[in-house]
Parts: sequence; structure tokens; C-alpha cells
Amino acid sequence: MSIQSPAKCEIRSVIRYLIWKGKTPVEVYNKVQTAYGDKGMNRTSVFKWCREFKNGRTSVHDDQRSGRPSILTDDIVEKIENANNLIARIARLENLKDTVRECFVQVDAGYSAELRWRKIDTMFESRIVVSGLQEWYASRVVESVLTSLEEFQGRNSGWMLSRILNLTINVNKYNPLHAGSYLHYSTVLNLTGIQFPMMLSQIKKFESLNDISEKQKEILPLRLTYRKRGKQINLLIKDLSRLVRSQITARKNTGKFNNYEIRLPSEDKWLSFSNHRRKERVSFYVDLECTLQKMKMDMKTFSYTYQQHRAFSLTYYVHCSMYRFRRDNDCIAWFAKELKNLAHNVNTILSANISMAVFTRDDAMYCHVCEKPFVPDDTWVRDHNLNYKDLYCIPIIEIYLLTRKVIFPYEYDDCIEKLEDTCLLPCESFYNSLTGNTVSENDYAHAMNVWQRFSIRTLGEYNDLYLKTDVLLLANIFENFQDSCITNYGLNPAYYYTLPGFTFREYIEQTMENVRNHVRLVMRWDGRYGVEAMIAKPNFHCILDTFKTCLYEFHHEYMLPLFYEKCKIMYTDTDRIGSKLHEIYTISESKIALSPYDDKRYSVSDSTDTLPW
DNA sequence: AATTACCGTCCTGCCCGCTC
DNA sequence: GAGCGGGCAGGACGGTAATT
Repeated sequence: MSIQSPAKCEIRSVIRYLIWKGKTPVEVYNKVQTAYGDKGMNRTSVFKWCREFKNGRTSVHDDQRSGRPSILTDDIVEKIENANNLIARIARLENLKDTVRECFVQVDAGYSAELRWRKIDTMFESRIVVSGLQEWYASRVVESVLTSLEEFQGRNSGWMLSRILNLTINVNKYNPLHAGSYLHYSTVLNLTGIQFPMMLSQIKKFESLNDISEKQKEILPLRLTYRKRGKQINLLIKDLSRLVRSQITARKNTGKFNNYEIRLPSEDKWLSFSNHRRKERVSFYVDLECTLQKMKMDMKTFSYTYQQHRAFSLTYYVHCSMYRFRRDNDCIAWFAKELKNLAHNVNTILSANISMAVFTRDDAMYCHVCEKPFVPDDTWVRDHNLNYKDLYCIPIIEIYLLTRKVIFPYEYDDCIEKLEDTCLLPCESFYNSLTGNTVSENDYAHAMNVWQRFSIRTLGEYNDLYLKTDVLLLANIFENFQDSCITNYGLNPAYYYTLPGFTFREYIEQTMENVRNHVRLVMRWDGRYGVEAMIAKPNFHCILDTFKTCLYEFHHEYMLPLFYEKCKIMYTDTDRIGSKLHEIYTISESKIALSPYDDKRYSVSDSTDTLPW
């Protein structure tokens, strides 16, 4: 039996010994064959080693190897760095060019063409910070600004930061008490011994347990209370037949009363996003101002008309093309005409027959609407998903947003003639009877500053400025918001009235199912490194980690602040996350969702002063 | 830490020259 | 002419250090 698994140096040592003993190469080869069999060395190699040792070689190990020589010299390195710098600089300038171009609009055409400034640049970041504002401010604002400055200087830009002249951060504070005050009925009502749905016979017991009486005067005189107590509740029966069904039929009611639950799909069932028209952008913004005409008070009735709104100026903005403004009594009629013209223009463009460009199968790999890849059997059509076709409804945004509120004397302005006043009004004119407050000194000083800075002559011009900045800032902020949402989530937030609705759609759209269509999983690999090495690649891990991070971020940043302990992770997988939501109350949801975008009620004007810098 | 280019070694296949 | 000793070409394999 031959020697198994010999080391290379072992066979070479044997050869060296046999040569030293004076054996011929053939004798050496025969002995090696006898000892090691086919695990030994072949004839050519034995002869070569015999020759080496006869010539005086002593080492039985491999010679030193040089390894991979460096082909880079200093001048090549320098050339590459220069080229990289040049490319980076060209790329930066290219980006800057587009940014600058977006800021201007061309008015008129031909020889007299002129560029006009049309964009005000603001950064809008929507984040819900539940607690720890200082921490958030340090990490998201201070650190990110410093990091970007360091990167800017480190990129061999040739520029050096000397000092920051101005940095304004506006924080829209949102007060969770407004939504948190909606209490679960089980925390305030004593329900011992009461079953749901509540039987008619149990109402009396319920009343005495909680010391309240039920009031049903406007719904149905189904039952009147026997004794009036201090507190009253309105019992709103949303579905009477459902409530009493189990009491009048033999079939038991299996549903729950006033208790909503979202059930997420089971393992083998995929949710898929199909409402692709919600990806379309909104591009139309309008705002108007009214005089508040005081009405005669009729004290005999409980309700009377106190003021009447009469529109006197109007501004609208169509993204990327048009910005119009008008101030007079007929502005509404003018706006109606403008809308009609706009509709006609759009119709002219849409109804014009334009010959389609010739397209081949090589043109596109993915559908531009749903981003799914084409398969060879697909029929050739322009748009394979016709979801865009019947989009007749355009959401029109009218929200009041300003980076810094320019105050306006709404109540003083009761007729259009007052717009000819030639000085800013005294502080008392800004009294608002709804809030019972007048303006702060800080706001009034800001208004004075604006009046002087823009050389304003009349109150009408002040109003024009107010209205224009209102619409332009709104448009700009909402455009940024749309951009950020479409880039990050692929959906336009303008189509969703509540944040839960938006985030749930986004959750479906962004889960790994869609990613699977784009990532080709390598099952077999014939290279020198096997499939294990393939999976161990950093970019493979990077894909998994990125999506896991996205999913967890979605859970912690969106779901938890909205639903707190009602939302729990059921299970996680490499690419999926399952959540369970308990008892979601639609009323409290809507309040939470809408308040972050409503700065009228919750804006805190001088909040930046309290933040460290 | 993975990848890559280079290089030594091993192996197969073939050829050449010498000897019996 | 067959067998033997010796060597070369080129591909496969794997170690090494530069590079990414």
C-alpha cells in the first residue's frame, strides 16, 4: 500500500536524499512510484528535481514569488486624480446648471425674451419627532450641516468655508394632546357584566354602573332614559340592523361593534400596488384673499351672520409654466375665465393628433408606470397599464404655509377702498376676534421691515406681496414635499388625505416583492469562488441590510409614532416585516395625520431661539 | 475582506537523441 | 526499431501581494 496524502516538500526531501545516496533519476522515480503510487510525482517533475539537487539546490520548498507587481506610477496617480477632480467639478457644475435653470422662467419669446426669477428655495423635511427634540436637532441639523461642509471642503473644491452668514430653521410643532385626548371607551366606562353588542335589557344596568344616561334624541327614539343624571352620552348607532340582528334572529353576531382591525396578508398571499395614477404629480396651486364685511347683528336669534367674506384678490400658479395674479372685485369671474382658457389649452394639446414615434422591443425593458419588466409574449402597446387613462380629477392644494408668517389685518379689511391706505396700520388693527389676540411685537416689527424693504406704498400692494409669497412658498414647499415623497416612496402625497392611508400604500409599494423583480438571485456559480463566496459579497449583504433598515425605519418612524403600543411587529424575515394593528380609531388617526401640515394652529413662532447652535 | 494579476509548480502530451 | 533518459510547450492549479 502506498503512502497517502504526501506533502510536496516530503517527496522533494525523499528525492534529495536518494540523489545524495547516488541513485540515478530513473531509480529515484521508480522508488517514488513504489512509495507513493499515483499520489506521488510524475516522471518529468522527478527528473527536474533530481537535476535541481544535483546542481546544488538545498531548499525543498517553493521559491519566493514576486506577487502582483504594481503598475501604477506616481505620474499615473496624479493624472487619475486630476481627471477625477475635473469630472467631479463638471458634474457639480452640471447639477448647478439645472438648479439655476429651474429658478427662472422665460417670459415672452423671440428677441425681447427675458428671464424672470420664479423660485424661492426652501428645504422642507417632514419628520415626526415624538420626543427628544434637542437630540434630534443635534443629529439631524447640526451634524448633517457640519458633515456636508466637511465633505464640501474635502472634495478638493478649492473653496473654503469662512463663516455661516444666516441659517434659519423653522420648526412646526405639533401638539399630540389634540389627538391623544381621544380616550378609549374602556378606560372611562365601567363595563363589568356588559356584553358587546349590548343588549337592550343591559342599557339600564350600564347607566347605573357609570352614572350616566344615554341620549338618543336626534337618531331614533328607540329608548328614553328613566332618570336624568349629571353626565350624558350620545349613543350613536351606526348600523341598527347589525346591532339587533343577533337579538331578533337565531344567527349569532360574530362581528365586533365599533372595533376596527387591519388584517395583514398571510405568508402565501402578496399584496400588490395597483393604483398607479397616484404617482402622478400635482401642479396647480391657488389662493385668494377676502375682505371681511361686518354684518348687522340680529340679537333675537341664536345664530347670526357676523362677517361676510368677499374675495378681492386671487393668485394661481401652474407648475413650470404660469403664474398669474389679479386684484379687483371681479377676480373670481376672471379666475373662472382663466380656468376655462387653461382647460381649452390643455384640451388643444391633448386632442391634437401626433404621430407616434416608432418603437422597438429594444427601447424599453420595464413599464414606466408599474416598473415591471416586459416578457417576450407581451403585446406591443404604448402603455400596457391603462390606469393613467381616466385621470380626470386633479387634486388642488390650498393650504396656508409660510416660512415666516407675514401678518395681515383680516378684520380691518372690510371694504376694498381701504386697500388704498398708504401706511401700515397700528398694532390694534390686527386684532382677531376669533382668537381674541392681537399680534406680537416681533411680528409687527417684521411686517414693518417688509413694508420698508419692498418699498410698499399702499395696503393693496402689501396684500399683493402677502398673497404672492403665500402661493409661491406654498407651491415651492409642496413641490419639494412631492419630490421627496415621490423619490423616496414613489407616491404623491397629494392624493392621500391621511398619513396612515399614505404610509399603508407606501408599505405595499415598497416591500421586497417589487425588489425581487429587480434582483437576480444567483443559484449556481461556476467561477473560481463558489456561490457561498457570491453570497458573502458585501454588495449582496448591502441589499439585504438596506431593505431591512428601510422596513425597520418604516416601523419605528411612521407606524410607532402613529399607533404607539397598538402596533407590534409580528415576525421578521430577511425581506419582510409583519405588523399587527389593534383597534385603530379613525377619528383620532385623522387628527394626528392632519395636524403636522397645519401650521395655522400649532406654529410656534420664536421656537428657534430656544434651540442651541 | 474580497478580488485580481502574476508567477511557481504540477501535469499532460509530445519530441529528440542515445543505446541496445 | 524499441526503449529509455531528458527536455519543452502549454494549460491547470494554487500561493502571494497589490488593489479595490
